Amino acid sequence: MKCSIPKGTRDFLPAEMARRNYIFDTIREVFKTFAFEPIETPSLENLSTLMGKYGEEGDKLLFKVLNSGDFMDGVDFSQDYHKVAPRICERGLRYDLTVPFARFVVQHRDQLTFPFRRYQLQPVWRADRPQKGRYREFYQCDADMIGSTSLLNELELVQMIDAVFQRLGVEVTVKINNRKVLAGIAEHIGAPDKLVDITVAIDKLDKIGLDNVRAELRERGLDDSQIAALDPVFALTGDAAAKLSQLATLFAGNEVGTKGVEELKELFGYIEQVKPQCHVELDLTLARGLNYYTGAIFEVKAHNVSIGSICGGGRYDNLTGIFGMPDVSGVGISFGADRIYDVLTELDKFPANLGQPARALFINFGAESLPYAISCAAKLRASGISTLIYPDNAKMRKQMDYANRCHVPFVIFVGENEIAAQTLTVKDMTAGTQSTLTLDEVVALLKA
RNA sequence: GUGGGCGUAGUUCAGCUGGUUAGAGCGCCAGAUUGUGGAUCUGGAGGUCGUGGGUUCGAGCCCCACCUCCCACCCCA
Repeated sequence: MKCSIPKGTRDFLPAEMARRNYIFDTIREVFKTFAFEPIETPSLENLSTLMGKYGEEGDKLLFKVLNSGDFMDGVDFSQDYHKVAPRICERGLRYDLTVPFARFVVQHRDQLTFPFRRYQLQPVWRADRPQKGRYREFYQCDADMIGSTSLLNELELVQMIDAVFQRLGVEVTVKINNRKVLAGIAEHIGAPDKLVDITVAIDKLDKIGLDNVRAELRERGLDDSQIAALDPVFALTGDAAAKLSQLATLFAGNEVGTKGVEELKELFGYIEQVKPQCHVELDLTLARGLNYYTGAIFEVKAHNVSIGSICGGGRYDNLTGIFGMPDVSGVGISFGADRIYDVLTELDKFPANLGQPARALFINFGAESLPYAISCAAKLRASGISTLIYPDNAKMRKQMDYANRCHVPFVIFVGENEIAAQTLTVKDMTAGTQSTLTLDEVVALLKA
């Protein structure tokens, strides 16, 4: 029989799990340091919760789950599939952690204390075509604060990004923009309804170049004068502060734009004070696809690795409004654990000796010596030392080889001699040295 | 949804313009070596050549379809 797993999904071997947990542990630690609390939500959500939150493209990428039972009962299959789908699929796999979180907040508002900070490390699913750094099932590590509009929250997100990647030893650039500035630009050129088209096109600037962006804008229905009106935006120069003051002038009388510039000024002012180690830059071409962002938006790129963004986020002013709880603003970020894994692999930044299942292996000398080995092993385990007894009375060579291959640092011999003397012979597998000790001495040695 | 590439032993790969019995390294098993490992040597097992059709006297190799994985576009973590 031939077996396999669905496209875009993966099994994780113990060695990979050790490295993955290193990433999760690092992120979790930072989240805890910033006083976030963990929650979990189900893999399945009602499709009505998910649909329409991620834009047209997002709806297409949602995994929909067929109803149980006779899903065909009373459904008119002659209609367009767009109409049929919601009738036969009432549930779907979550696409991200932010929208389910908004649902969670609305549903449990009576049990939460605002401003509420939660973190969540769980898989999400997208029916995307897999390729490098892109999976159909992958883990997001989200931290969100909801119920506060303070830009201090945005600052803390930057600090958390800085802390995580500093601990992981990865150099990154945090790109920051603000949807209000993008809205201001759209308004500035007299095309406020074309905000999405403008952002999508501008987002490609460093990829396809200015001329192609102009062409794309034309395709998306902007006229030449509107496109020309964007020139001052492309012409901005200098550091964040300089660009922002130029923008402020450009946005005179433009309410949204001005608000966006003010927010960015405040945020960059805070960032200047905390002096993060990572690079932080204002990137006016940063758009981010997710529809629900309304304020600050973030994206993190690793240096020297060509993979998409490894972390992203932003502020959403009214995500809970869709679920009947208006005027609650939130802001959060999402670390892409799987891409971070790929980055650490490519940069060779994983610590050595991550996966050591056992600290000690007892060589199996057969039935006569087993009772002594079992009781010694029990005592080591009681002392918190991960211990293994080789299950079969196999050849020494095979048992030693097993220890090597599993990277077990200490091998313990308990045969006739040891039993008679009530001792253990411990071999240090890396140094090749060995000594005969009492149980207490072995515990002390292995705990070191 | 669109375009490109790959698929041969457990694994990494070789396999000539189509030719008779499909190879190698690593791994695995046994032995040299029944209380001391990573080395070496000897022997052995292991293949529906992704699947199905076609061309041919003859297909791992050529043609078609499908599947898989990978890469790129779109979009995104």
